[in-house]
Amino acid sequence: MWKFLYLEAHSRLHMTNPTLKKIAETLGISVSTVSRALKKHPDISAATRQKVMDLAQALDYEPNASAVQLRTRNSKLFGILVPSISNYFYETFIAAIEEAGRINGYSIIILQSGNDPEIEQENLKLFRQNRISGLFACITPQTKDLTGFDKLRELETPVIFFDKIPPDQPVQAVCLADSAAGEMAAEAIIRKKKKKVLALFGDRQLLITQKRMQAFTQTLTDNNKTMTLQTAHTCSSEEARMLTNQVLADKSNRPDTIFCMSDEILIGVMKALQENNLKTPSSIGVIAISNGFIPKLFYPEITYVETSGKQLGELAFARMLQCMESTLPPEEIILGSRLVEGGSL
Amino acid sequence: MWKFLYLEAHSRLHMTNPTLKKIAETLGISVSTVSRALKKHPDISAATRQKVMDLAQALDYEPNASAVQLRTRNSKLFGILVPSISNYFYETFIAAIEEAGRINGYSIIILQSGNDPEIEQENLKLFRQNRISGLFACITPQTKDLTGFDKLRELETPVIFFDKIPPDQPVQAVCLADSAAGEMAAEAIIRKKKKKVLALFGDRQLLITQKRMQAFTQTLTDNNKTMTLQTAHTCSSEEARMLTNQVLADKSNRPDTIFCMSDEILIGVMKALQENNLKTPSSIGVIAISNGFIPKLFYPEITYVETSGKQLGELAFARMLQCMESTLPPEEIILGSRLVEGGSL
DNA sequence: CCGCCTATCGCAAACGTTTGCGAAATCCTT
DNA sequence: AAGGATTTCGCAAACGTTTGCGATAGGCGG
Repeated sequence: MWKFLYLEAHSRLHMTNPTLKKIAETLGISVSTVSRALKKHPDISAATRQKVMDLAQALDYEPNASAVQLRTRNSKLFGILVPSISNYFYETFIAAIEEAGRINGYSIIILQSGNDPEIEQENLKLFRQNRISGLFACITPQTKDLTGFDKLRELETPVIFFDKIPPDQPVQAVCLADSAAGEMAAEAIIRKKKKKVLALFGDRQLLITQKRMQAFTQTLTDNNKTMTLQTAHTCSSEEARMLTNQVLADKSNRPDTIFCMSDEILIGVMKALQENNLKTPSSIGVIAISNGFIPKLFYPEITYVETSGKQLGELAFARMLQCMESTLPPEEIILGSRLVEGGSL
Repeated sequence: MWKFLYLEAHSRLHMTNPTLKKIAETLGISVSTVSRALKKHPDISAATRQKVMDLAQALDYEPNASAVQLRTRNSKLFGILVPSISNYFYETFIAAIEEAGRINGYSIIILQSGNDPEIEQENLKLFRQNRISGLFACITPQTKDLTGFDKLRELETPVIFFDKIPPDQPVQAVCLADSAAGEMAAEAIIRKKKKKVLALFGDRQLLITQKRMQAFTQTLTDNNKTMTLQTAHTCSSEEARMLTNQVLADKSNRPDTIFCMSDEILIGVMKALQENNLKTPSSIGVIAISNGFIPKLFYPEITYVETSGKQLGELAFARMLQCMESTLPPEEIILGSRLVEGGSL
């Protein structure tokens, strides 16, 4: 009797959280029938299905994702691993994945490594514990140890690398057409018949820098003999600003064009130009490789070769779906880029 | 005998995914002992604990989050609901939550509404299904129906609103000192003894606009009788740019200062200034309310009243932890702001 | 040697869902 | 009307973990 009372109180207390069992009990049918009714299994008659769905509706029933996940071994969860969320490129990538995911019934868990390989490992652990169905990963430049990713693959979880991909190992990856982008920028400069180019690149350790630089300088020097090219590496906006100022100081020998490999560099360069009261394109030409946000902040807008995080996200998501329905051989898919004329060159 | 063989094969097949049961079987002990050993329960002897932990390590055992969640009713998951991820303010907010969350053992699920109340409802449903432990929410301007949030609260899931908060209802919320920020901007302008101010505000429907505008205009008109103030509303960068251009067209009657309520407006204004070849602060003064990213893109950097997404995120997270350990009465916590001198005023 | 206490461990239920299989009831066929 | 086919549903196991409680063993003092 006491137990009965307790159970009554208990179930009343948790009536806030309806389950299949509660629905089954109040309707006097079995749990399995309720489950089947809710997913329109043909075994269930229209009458009972209606009764079940009505009550479920009234009770605000929501299936417990953990229970479903535990039973079906499908978490309907994607993971995204990035160095940082606060970055216009990653943002747009993430936004694209989130949207495509939601449409396909997936939620996404986002973790940021802060470019720290140790935190990266921690994050991978969390992903494994949550049994994510797939991972989109952008590794840190220092990442050497890929065991964390391998463990995921042992759980048959597809991993798709993007932007920065691990060297010396065949993996599923989507990335930007770095070489083609460098080439396109160089070609645009050639078309404008520029004579004296300052080209600024990022960390020379990164593969992305090497590719863009190689293609850019190659294209420029191949097609034009009379052009002078000066290159430099900077690792931050501030560094790019100072370096540009330094170059501009020699007024008798100023470049007529500046090429910026990334948004970060572009920001520094533009500050330096404003500082020296130089206007584009009349006083000096500017062209960048960018996602498109920063270039549109200036007047005239900066001409840039587009590297779209949104498109890359869409591509990655499509690839993920493919990988989930059949195991594909490692492949590196490259997203093409295009020139967006802004008026600064 | 057949069953025995089948079980053998079966367990070998899934050896990739170690569980408590597998560890228990190979060690010849019970599941509960393994479970307790792994969490250093005092009931378990040091010897067995060591054996268990060694094997778990060797097998790369990772507890199944769904199972834990199902049993403990604690998902260790936070939800974040924002209109869009691609926004410098939300980004920094999210980044702060993610970091604090990771440190405290929480993962975060991010969903974006795209300012669509319908998608917002969908997202809330996903959050409920995943039984998140808490939600950080920034509602859409059109959100009238709060039942989705109420359902969460019925599940005893704390909801903390930020930035945009639902009107006419007491809720847990953290938000920026909108009035104070407007006031500070006005005071800065007064100190500089400006005479003719153009003030641009956003969508007048939004509470945030009303508060900032009220405080700004109030402060300005109260403290200075000789000043002329012109206000306008714009809903996009492009609109702000065109409007500024329009005002600047009358060269004989140009304002000496422009106040921008948001980053979006600031972007448009700065483009217009560049278009008209006006420099700050010599030709015209500019001051904004901003998160700090955009103002630092220009030279000289724009003077702004800071509204830090990072700090707001940290505040929200702290509040969340409080709400989880004891139910607190609805309260709206306000984060102070400060003036960052850039040199544009 | 007996009883009690402590250290160490196992049993079993529970969390909420899915699903193969069998059972009952109803239907149709000849 | 008898038999089989079909419709409609319930039983029970399973997913992997946590935890209250009981069980066993050895320890101790008396």
